[in-house]
Amino acid sequence: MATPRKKAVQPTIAAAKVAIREAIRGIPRGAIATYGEIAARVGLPKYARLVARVLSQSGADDVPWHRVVRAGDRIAFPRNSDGFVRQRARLQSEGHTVSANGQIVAARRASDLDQQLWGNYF
DNA sequence: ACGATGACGCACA
DNA sequence: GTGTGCGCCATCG
Repeated sequence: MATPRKKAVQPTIAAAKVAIREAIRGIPRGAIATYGEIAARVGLPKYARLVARVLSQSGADDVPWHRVVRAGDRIAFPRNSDGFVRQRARLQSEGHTVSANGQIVAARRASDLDQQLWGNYF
């Protein structure tokens, strides 16, 4: 064969990053998703940290980063950080109720919305 | 190669 | 509810 030497499984992680970005981009306005949910969504349940890394690497307007929160529907940033304030403001502008500590009240999660759409819910 | 780090998650005290 | 420990994975010094 022309290429007896195979390349390593490098595309795996690269493809995962793309899939993660697409998943985040798929979060509708007014809804949120956790890091773990996004990871599970792309078939990598244990890659929550990779989701965080992708976000930090992606451009600000590349993906709706503010719709990605930590497990328990709370903002991942420290309270006094600039990111915290900005994310809280954006979430509130999208109709969410965010406590001062970053806890999102009665969050409309993308996963729930998805389940609600696909499941017969009349 | 190795230890430290990070926009994480979960169990437990 | 808070603090600590461990697992998990890619990246960095």
